[in-house]
Amino acid sequence: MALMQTAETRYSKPVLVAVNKPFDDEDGLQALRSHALFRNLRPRDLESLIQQSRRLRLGHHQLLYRQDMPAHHFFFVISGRLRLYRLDSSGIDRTLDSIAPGDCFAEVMIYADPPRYACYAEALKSSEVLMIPVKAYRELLDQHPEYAQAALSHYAKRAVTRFHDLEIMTVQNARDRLIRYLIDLLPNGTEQGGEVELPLPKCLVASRLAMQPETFSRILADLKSNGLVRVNRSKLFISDPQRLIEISQ
Amino acid sequence: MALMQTAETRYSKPVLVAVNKPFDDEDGLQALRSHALFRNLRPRDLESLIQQSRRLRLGHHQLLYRQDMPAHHFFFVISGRLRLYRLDSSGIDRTLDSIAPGDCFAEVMIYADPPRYACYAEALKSSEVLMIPVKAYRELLDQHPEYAQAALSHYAKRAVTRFHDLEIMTVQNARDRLIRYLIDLLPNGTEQGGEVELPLPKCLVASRLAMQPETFSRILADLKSNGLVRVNRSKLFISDPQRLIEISQ
DNA sequence: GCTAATCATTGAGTTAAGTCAATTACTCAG
DNA sequence: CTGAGTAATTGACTTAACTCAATGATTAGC
Repeated sequence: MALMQTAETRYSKPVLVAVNKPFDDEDGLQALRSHALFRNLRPRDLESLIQQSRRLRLGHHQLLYRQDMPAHHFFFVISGRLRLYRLDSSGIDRTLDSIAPGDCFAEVMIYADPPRYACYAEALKSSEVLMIPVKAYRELLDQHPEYAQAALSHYAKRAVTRFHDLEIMTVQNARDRLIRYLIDLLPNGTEQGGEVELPLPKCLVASRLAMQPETFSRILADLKSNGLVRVNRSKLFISDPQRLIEISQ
Repeated sequence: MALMQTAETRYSKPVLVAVNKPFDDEDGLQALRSHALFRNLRPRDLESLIQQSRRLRLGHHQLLYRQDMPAHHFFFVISGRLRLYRLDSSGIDRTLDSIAPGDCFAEVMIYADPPRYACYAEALKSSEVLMIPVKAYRELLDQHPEYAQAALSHYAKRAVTRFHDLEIMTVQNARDRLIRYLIDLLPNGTEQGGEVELPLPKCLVASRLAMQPETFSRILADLKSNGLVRVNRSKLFISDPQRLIEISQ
């Protein structure tokens, strides 16, 4: 608990206190309108939902919510990037996911019982999120059951992704976990190579993959020296994914 | 691929060929009626769904479906036990979940796109499952959107569970992963002790926790010699969960 | 109830990955 | 632009976990 305090006191600003700026401008809205959870809503319903939401600005490393806090809102990322993590009893910080602009998170709370956040959420850099009341979205779905289809489809996708994440973590050695992770980041599948940007700082990718930063660094250095990846800060270029897969056995 | 063949040829019987026995008896139905996905269905809708389903008997180690197979059905376990696993390119078998009677699995396929199984499913012992056409359930939801609520709630729970599973796997050392796993199996929370039955053979629990069977065995022997657990075949008695949590740091 | 097969345990030796420590490279605020 | 603070890398060393191998224990099928 003492360590947990330490980890939290690094965030100077209060948690979940909205900058009460109305969401009246258009930037960021386009992505919201095309998100699976919202694109089928009738314009007036979407407007109403937005009216009940608040835009929130988060500074670098600012905490949005804490694990086990009652969950009254879920979130849509307008800009920036966030990460989801948990702290265990000894204060170890374990990254579970990173969220990019255009994505929703904690949306599972709309139907969770009890509605408590399952992890911490913090901004990785200065970010903006839309803070949507769970109650408002639920009421919308209760009034218009036909909207549920989109939500179900979204939830199904989410479950498949999590299942896939779990699979990577059952890979026993660190090198192969990292390779699998990189392959999954590739936009165009495994056929052709491509450039990949790490969605997290390297030390947090390491945490996400259950290894030490030093191990991450050494494995990447090794892949680099074998010509399997080219590294430029957080951008990696993978020329031959097939070869990468072959060596991961 | 050759190794994958080897792994598969151990299953003598064909995959997904229903024993065409109508589901006309009552045993197993009670659990189905009380499952979150079905308990709110009107009796005639549930009956219709059952009419379109088939009861399937699976022998020990019998394969139900393969990873990447088109998914036309999802399943409810009437009796026995199954496991979900994946095979990677080198033929390594990685267990991701075990399913008990009263549970559904592959239900996420109702809304998946494309509808392909994300893993293999096999019976751990002789089992019976109800094989429910995805199409039938979807049509039911399309006709009666009010049913979607239950599905959403179920999917939300599923997502939270997977998230939690993922968290365990980011624990870096094998001992602490095993301890976390055992704690989560405890029925009455961490306050009081209790007996826990491993839902999988030990070698598959090891696979689920990304460690070797030998490592699993050694860790358990160590916990046993420190009086933290008493082991009786697949049943473990944990007298003091708090102490177990304390040493896992 | 017996036998074969699988599962579980234990030991010995090896390797992968963690730890600690020092250095270098970034990043961001002023 | 500059310096403080954080992140990344690298080296040396240690330890946890894997591998291989042999032996018991259980289980499934006859």
